[in-house]
Amino acid sequence: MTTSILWLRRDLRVHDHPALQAARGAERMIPVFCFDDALLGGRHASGPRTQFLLECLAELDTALRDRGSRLFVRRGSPSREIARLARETGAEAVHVSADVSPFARRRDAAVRRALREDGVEFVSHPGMFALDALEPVRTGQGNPYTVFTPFYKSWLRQPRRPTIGAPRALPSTGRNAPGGLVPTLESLGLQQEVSDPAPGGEPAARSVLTRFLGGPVDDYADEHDTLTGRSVSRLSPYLHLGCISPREIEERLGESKGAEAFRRQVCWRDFYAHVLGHHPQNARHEFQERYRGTLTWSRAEKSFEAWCEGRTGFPAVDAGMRQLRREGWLHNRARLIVGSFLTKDLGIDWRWGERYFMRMLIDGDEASNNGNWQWIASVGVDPAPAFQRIFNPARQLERFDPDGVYVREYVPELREVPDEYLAEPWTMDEELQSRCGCRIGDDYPEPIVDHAEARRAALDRYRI
DNA sequence: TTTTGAGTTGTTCGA
DNA sequence: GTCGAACAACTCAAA
Repeated sequence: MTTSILWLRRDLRVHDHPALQAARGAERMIPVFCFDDALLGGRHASGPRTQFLLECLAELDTALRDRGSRLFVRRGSPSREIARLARETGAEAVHVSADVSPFARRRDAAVRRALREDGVEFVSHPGMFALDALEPVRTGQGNPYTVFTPFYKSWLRQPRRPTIGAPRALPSTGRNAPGGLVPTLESLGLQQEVSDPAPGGEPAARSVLTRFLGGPVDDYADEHDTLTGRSVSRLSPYLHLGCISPREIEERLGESKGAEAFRRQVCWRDFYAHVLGHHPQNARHEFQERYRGTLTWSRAEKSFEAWCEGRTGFPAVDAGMRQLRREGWLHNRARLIVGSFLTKDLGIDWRWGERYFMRMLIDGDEASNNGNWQWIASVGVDPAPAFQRIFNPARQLERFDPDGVYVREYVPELREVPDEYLAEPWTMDEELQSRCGCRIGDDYPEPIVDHAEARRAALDRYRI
């Protein structure tokens, strides 16, 4: 009797799953998810994301039961729990989808060591990325990439593994195999902090993809920056936990103009995983050496709170931050607007924003989040002068929410404000403010900074 | 993947 | 009908 363990982490699906495909070659297979205390209580702990995870696990359990298996749940340190499960079940091998983040690699190295002592094999498989390629993608000089466009060109040319369908049946888990139930959020000591999150799970992921491919993708090339998000995919939370395989997305995308533009965004996810995988110190430090310890960051707690709570007085920023608190998700363009505002207008450390995003975002991914924050703070890879990444919040709204639909959705105080004042409501005269029920400083905050002044100050800070 | 300011040209409107 | 101020629309270079 052969027994395998399928240790699931961020690959919570049954379609296109190379590790599952390998593990199901055994006569018995134990699919297990381990709640890692280091993740539940660490600096990246998140109620919204964990709630989403619990839904994904429940859906995965259903999919496994439909195929004659079930999900096992453990809690504790993986190097102890996975090794213990291997002993309890007499497994010869543990199969995983390889992750490249610094945390994941440390964790997996520890588990591999613990298993080796018991003679259990630890087998890594692709599946997390469109191109699972920490090593194969290299510049002509043999170095990892630090600029997106050449990475993208090389990435497009690399061969891809074929996708795998969902198995119809899975090996039994054995009669007496041990394992707990999916816990509740409360029992994990966390709280759901967003009111209107996307539903978790592989079936939801597949229907979100189908909806996107059935229409929005056609406008993606021209419309993906529109803040209302009509033509974006909203797949990021599902990609983060692997409810859908990036390879399958790629394959189903096809070749249209919208598909090309979207494929480019899928590549950003691989790119930032590549970057963090090769530069684990980016998790805490600026990639650009000249900005390491040389930029003086503001520690204005009050301003930071105003930013978190969406009361900066800038509608573009406040709409974004309120969407984040409502949905645990934010349009990419909005992430850039609020990120530029925090780091450039308020001069607050990008790490504060990074941490807050990781707490609130359902799709919070260490590599992508870190990469994007370093990008907007002008301290990361893919460099561009700082002045190219200072966004004017009013100008951004005029371009990407011209009819004010986005702002009015998330900042109801501004609903009656006429379009032409929506980006800068403080320019309304007193009479107009009263007439549209939005007195500045009373119904809606005064702007907490002067953008033109803040911009000049930011340019000075970066001139080193 | 941006913003701002200067310079130019064109339009409107009242004297 | 003419003139000039004021302003809008646009291009371009620099940060």
